[in-house]
Amino acid sequence: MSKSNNVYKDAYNRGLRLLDETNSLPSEPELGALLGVSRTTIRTILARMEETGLIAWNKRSKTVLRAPRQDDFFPEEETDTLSQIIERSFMRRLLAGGAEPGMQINELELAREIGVGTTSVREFLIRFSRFGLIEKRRNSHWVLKGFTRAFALELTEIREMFELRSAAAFAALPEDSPVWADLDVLEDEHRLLAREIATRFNEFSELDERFHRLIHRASHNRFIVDFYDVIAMIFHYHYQWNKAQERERNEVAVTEHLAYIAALKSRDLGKVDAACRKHLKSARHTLLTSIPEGLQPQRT
Amino acid sequence: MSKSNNVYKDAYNRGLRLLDETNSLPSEPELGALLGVSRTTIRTILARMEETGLIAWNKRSKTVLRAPRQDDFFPEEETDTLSQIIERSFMRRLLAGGAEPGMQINELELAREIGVGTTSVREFLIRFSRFGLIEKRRNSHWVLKGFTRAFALELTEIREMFELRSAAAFAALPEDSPVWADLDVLEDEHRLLAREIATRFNEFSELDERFHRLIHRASHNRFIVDFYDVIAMIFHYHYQWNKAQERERNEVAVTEHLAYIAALKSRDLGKVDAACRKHLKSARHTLLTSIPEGLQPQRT
DNA sequence: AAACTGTTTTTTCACGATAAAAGACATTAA
DNA sequence: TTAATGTCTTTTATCGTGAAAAAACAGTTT
Repeated sequence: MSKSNNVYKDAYNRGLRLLDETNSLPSEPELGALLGVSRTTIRTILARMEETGLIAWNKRSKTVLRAPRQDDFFPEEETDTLSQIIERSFMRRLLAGGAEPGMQINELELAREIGVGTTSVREFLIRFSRFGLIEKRRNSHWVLKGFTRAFALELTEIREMFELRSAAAFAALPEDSPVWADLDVLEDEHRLLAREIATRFNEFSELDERFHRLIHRASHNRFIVDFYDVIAMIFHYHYQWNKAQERERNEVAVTEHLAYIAALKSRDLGKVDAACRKHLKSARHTLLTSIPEGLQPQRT
Repeated sequence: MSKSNNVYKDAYNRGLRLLDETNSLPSEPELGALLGVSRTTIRTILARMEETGLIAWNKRSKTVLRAPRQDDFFPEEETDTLSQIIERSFMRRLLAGGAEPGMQINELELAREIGVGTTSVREFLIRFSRFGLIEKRRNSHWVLKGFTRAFALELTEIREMFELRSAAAFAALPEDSPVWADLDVLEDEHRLLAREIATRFNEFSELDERFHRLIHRASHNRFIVDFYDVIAMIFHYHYQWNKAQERERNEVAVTEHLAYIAALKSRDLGKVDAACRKHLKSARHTLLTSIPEGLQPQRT
């Protein structure tokens, strides 16, 4: 088992959805662009679609023969990247308790437990290290720094610095910048969600990320933009872990976002600053209350 | 050639220097702590020292027999880490021109050129990616974003944000904090260097890094502290590359540092802010003038 | 001749294997 | 009985290898 063909399987599944819409598929390069994979993978997909009687394929003609059934799809879990699988296992371990700060992380053990090679685990840990939760001892093990109160405070400090600056940059953007249209779209989505918050509150986190990323992008600074990856990652797992008062929290956040959006549209820097600060403050509060342990003083 | 024994060789070389100072070496665990390696490596070192007649080794007694000669040392180049070797090759390529932004980076080609396995190159690129100079296309090549003017501006923007905040935090530190002693030491070193700047100007960059790292540490924020790695890396290679007016530049910087230190010691936040701003401004100017190309507007 | 399909080559991704280095355990000396 | 040395085990760092996926090249079709 050298390399799983999850790219193919995932693209195949997405490709199946195209069959519903048309009765003849476009050219190979076009399909490749559509599904974000190479022609090689597209041809493998087409070959299977032909085999399973979904399409008739002859050179340029790719006629749809029947609609895809449920069992045509590859199972969801086979479409994940190895690094996604490792990340999930790792985070589960980390959040499932018993993960004390200072604990050692063993590459070999992790690899065996997850059932993957050590190289993939190593690469994951290196990539993951930029989140500031783990640290490497040269020629030796990794050390878990832990999802502590100190971590949350350091994270939010940077977040607030970056977002205030990005928001100010956003508000200063010229009238004809395309971001204003993007903001309008997001505003509508917020309105819609606000109206149906009782049932759709769990859709907020995705909207939240898109909104903040839009703002951060206005900074035109790769370090600021990239830092949002850290925030997004933490919030992603934090929300999965802590479902307490999810509805209320999200309801408040949507309202704050709408006020924030209004402030941005007003282009009044004072208002923007105030709205941004208010939202960030409650975001910080939410994050902090989800960390059980008491405040640990940090040493250098 | 599975893994080079550079840890052993480097520790051996450093171990040789100990022989000059004493006529009998301490215990194995003590040596390990001293050289920062495990006992396993210490024992390999001691074995070789015995073999080459440098010491007489019998259990606890490790008597020095003769002073080390030049040819007892392992050659410098054999003591480097693989990742150091790869980094150097990569940066040489990157700075030696012909490295246009947008260019593809080929793992296999790099590995072959440097004469190492692809795994090491991959791991290096993943680690290096946090510097914001390269970016990965999933399942495909890396893209060079380039050491452009935009990069320098984005880097300095964050640097200034972080350092102003750290400097303020530093000045607010209590009287009895040990950092004030560290600062005094650094101040003396600056004074000494200032006096002999004509001959020792090339020693500045090392002092510069220690000074700024001390200040950043006062932020007590891992993201701020870690970000200095990006700055240090850029300055390291930038200084190697651009030797124009090195003496003058460093002379100015030393003076600015001394003013900055004085401001910190005054604990007057206004003065600290002014001194910090002034130094950062000239640091930015130095960096920007070393980038040849014209300003390229950045797109999102 | 532009855009497609068919075929071949190259590169990325992931694994198992192995030497270097770290770490753990057992034994011995002070 | 503490702290060292001697020995054995485990883990990390790195490579070569092979399948998946991308990319390049060549040949067709419209």
